[in-house]
Amino acid sequence: MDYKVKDNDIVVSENDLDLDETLDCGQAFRWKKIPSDYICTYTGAFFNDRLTVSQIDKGMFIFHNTDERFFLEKWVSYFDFDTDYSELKRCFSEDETLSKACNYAGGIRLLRQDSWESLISFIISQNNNIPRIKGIIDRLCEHYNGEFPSIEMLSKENADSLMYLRSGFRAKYLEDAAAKTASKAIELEKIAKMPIDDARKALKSIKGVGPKVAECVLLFGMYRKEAFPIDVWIKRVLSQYYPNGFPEFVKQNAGIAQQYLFHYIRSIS
DNA sequence: CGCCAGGACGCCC
DNA sequence: GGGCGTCATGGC
Repeated sequence: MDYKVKDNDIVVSENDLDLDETLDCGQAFRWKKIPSDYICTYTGAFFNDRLTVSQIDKGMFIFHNTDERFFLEKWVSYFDFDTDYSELKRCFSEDETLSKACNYAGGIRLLRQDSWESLISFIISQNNNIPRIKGIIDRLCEHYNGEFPSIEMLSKENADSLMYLRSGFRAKYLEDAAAKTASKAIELEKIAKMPIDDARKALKSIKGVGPKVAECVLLFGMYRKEAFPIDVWIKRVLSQYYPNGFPEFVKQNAGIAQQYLFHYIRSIS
């Protein structure tokens, strides 16, 4: 990644970024595409710092609501620009299926998101579809003047007062997640640094957090690249292409490989 | 109308 | 410890 600053706009040069693939692939739910026939533009937020970005070749243009310091401190990390995805894809491509998946959607990057927002978002995601997940999170943020609620704010609510979300049976899970986090029964910053099996166990002590949601929180909210969320699509990949197990040389980056595979298997099904 | 959606829980054996 | 019905809501 390289970048240059012009006025307060920032132009990012990259070889491995596709905004559609990255911002609309089911890893983050608050990015909105701005309709346009000639340029791909999204508005969104990392926690509550807002940003507007456009696709420029395989890099992007960041509009003037940021500055260089913010970019370096926050957005480089969020878009994982310190990781060389070309190198990762070269490594993955030793495997035939992964090679196809990387070719199909090579512009996916892992977004390094906030752990609290990831926890709440992926509790909402269970047995749900992406448009409706986005709708529920929209209503949640709308309730707090367009910002994602803090732990303390959400912990003042309960399943009944969350009815406006229309999140169904998940409301009681949100209540438990907020209560446990606010009371420090769950400490996300500590969990993020635990050995991964301990972290899994701690996350699953929250009601509504099972293996899949815990893995998503670890991967997207705690940047544990070895985390490997297994949903119905990835189950299909594993049984169809990896009956003898997932390749060992991928395992420390299994979560990123999973992103490519998820997109790929859906495209050919 | 039934089926499905980036699952988890409670209960059963 | 695996199998199965159930859980809200909305789009198709």
